[in-house]
Amino acid sequence: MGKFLTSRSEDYSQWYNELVVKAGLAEPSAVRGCMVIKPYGYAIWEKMQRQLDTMFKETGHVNAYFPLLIPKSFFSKEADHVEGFAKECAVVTHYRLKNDPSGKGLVVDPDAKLEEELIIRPTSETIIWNTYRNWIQSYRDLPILCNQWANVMRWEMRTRMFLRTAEFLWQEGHTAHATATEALSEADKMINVYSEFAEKWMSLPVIMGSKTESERFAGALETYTIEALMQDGKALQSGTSHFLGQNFAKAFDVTFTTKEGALDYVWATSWGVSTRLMGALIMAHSDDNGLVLPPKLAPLQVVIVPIYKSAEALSRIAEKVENIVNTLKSKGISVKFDDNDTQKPGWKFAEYELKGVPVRLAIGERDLENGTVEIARRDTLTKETRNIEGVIDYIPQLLEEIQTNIYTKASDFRNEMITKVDTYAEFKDLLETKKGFFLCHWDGTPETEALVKAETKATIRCIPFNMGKEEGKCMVTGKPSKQRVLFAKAY
RNA sequence: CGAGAUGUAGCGCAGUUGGUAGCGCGCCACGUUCGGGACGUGGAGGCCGCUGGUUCAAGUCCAGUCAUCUCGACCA
Repeated sequence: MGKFLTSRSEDYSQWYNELVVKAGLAEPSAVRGCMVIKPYGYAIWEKMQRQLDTMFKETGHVNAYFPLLIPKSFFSKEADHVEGFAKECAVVTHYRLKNDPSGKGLVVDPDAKLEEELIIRPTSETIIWNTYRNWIQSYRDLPILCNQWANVMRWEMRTRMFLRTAEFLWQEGHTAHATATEALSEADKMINVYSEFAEKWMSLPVIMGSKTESERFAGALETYTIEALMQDGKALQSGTSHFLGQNFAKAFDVTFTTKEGALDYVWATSWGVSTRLMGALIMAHSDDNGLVLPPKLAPLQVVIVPIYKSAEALSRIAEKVENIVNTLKSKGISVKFDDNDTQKPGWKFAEYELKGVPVRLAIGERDLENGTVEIARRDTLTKETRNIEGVIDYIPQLLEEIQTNIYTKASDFRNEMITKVDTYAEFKDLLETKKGFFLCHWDGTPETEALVKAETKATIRCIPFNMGKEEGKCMVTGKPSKQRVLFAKAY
């Protein structure tokens, strides 16, 4: 156990990094702060993408694509937005290289300086709103419900694979509406889409809520979030949906004529999830043997490992297995019969566990005689021997059970890690000893929020939607509070 | 940008008071194995981050430099 990985309890960061690399998900790249997403990691991301995309289409959205480079002047138009992103932008200043006059390699050609610098998008609000201006004249042009799948770049000081990289992949939805109510309901709709995706597909329980003013997106009037809990007791913001009001419409002068003939600014939302979800998936479910993938997102759902001594035995096993493989495939389950002769069974068992394959079948000569097969579950690491006849019907049902079980496990852990706390002293203590989420009363001021952050590093993750109202007193100042808010240390 | 640490084989590391470059994993070949990362024997693989200095002699000492990591600051 844990022979090939650092144990989670020893050093969580090291365990995470090793797991990402050894499971073949990603690796650090030559460029500072960037990573290479390897085929296996990308295969998982593709499954996420496909499902999210389906859900976006079902809620009436369409895909489009906007440019990578944004003129610097666009950025300065929305004041909060500038402040939020200016410090982490990569900037294109030149468009040409030339041979170094001294004969050593290439240099930037000083003659090829751009008149206006171009920003590599850290997010696309500005360029999209500059475009929307031309698309919108009348209420008949609304709503616009666009999404784009893209890469963005934020020059972060400190990076971590999948959780915070300089360049990352994501989707960003940008919508324009005639009324505030409609825009708000769009923002609300999309955070619910994310929540459903996290819970049903990633088996990841999340807490939905609003961000406080100081944690809000730069330029938003309201930010909704889904917050998940990782196994080390830290929170991870896993998706956001913003109500942007008329801020961007005003900054980019996007107006429309209403039904009544008046001129008004349009109302906006934006929402996004990124490859950070991969980090969430890894940190929420994995164990010391490696990844644990929910079947719905596993690139490979079932692997069959033959155990044999002779080529003749292998061909008898292959013959027996052929029908199982074909039938499962016809049911839409991804199956691999690993008859690779260069690795031994024990090696394969460990390898597929590391990669998180939900179900493993092992068939040896012993099974051929008995008409059985050994079925191993990744989530529980248990094995059972079953009659081979029933396997085809059993597997789909088992995959569903695993999907649910992974969710239940994560959910039980998460619930256990939510603590209601009423005094600041107890909060500080449990933050160090127990970790996890804390439901506390807060007086609603940014000052108190900042104080807690400075003293404990914990932040208000969200003001939960579904946790009920409850009168109380702020744990720090004792001032009145209408509802408990969710505190945690976060990634 | 502040504080600390580390650069030696593909990866992880050892290398004592300066004296012929080492170990584990991985890789290659052959044999025995194959129901939880097998074992044996043999083999390949090095600009000791880079530059300069001290010395008969530097992976080791000194100076400089570059890079990486950790902790701050930063962070949807």
